[in-house]
Amino acid sequence: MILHLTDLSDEPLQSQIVRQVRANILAGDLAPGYNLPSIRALAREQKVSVITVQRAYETLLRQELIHSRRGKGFFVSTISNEQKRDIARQHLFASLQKPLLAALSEGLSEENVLAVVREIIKSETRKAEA
Amino acid sequence: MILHLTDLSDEPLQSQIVRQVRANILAGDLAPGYNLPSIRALAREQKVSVITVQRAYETLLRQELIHSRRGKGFFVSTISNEQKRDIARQHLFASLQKPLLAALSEGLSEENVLAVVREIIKSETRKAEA
DNA sequence: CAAACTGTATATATTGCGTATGTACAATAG
DNA sequence: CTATTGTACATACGCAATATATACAGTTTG
Repeated sequence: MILHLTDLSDEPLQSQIVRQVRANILAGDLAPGYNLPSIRALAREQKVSVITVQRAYETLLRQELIHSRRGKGFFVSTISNEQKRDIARQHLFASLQKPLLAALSEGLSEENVLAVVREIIKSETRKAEA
Repeated sequence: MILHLTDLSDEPLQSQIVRQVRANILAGDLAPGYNLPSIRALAREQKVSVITVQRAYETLLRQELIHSRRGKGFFVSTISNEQKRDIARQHLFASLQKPLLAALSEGLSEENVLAVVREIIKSETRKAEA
């Protein structure tokens, strides 16, 4: 598992860990049962505090994306591809609700909004191809 | 101008003021030149601190949606409908970039994403009709 | 002019979050 | 037993968001 952490970003380290591990799990890059690095090993490797990693793993635990066994480590939970897609959809739904409501109340039409969404997706998929 | 402020929300008071005034201006409900309530009057009316209102107005000033004249008050800036739509589009673009990138990296397809967007818009326009 | 309103500037206090440190305890692997 | 794992707690520091109070500067109104 490869993580890219930076404190140049305004995004907290914990949040970066959660976001990247989460994406790896939901996209299927980390199979169910995969043994995640221990909080101490990851902290050492990424040069962050043990607590920072622990808080990140706690968040993933609450979301039931991983589970832990005392003395053994953290492991990716067993989730079907359908469940993964539903989780990602619900996550997206929650994160888009306020911005979309704001855009509508600022006078944008449904077509305006969809155009912006398509524009962002196009630019992102171009990046991914490169 | 009608504002609905609540401290039950997790959204800061300043932010609520900015968001609502901003929406009123961009949607055309507040015409250019409109004389906004003074910071003291609005603070009294909404039972919030004068500074809270001042900070909110400062944000709107920085975004050039309003301007001020010492001793006279705050006024809605002169902006064309085209400019308003562009501002709203740019605002939406900025607020959607991270969530959409996250969704794609979590394995959702463009169609998955557009479906979620349409779903939210439909539920919101239904509310607005009621 | 004088009073009552405007916006502006500054200093200060409080709160909460992110982050970090240290210590101790519990379970597993070798 | 020893080393490693996860877990729990108390503590502390920095920083940004938030809020309060006070004083200063320009405009309107009577």
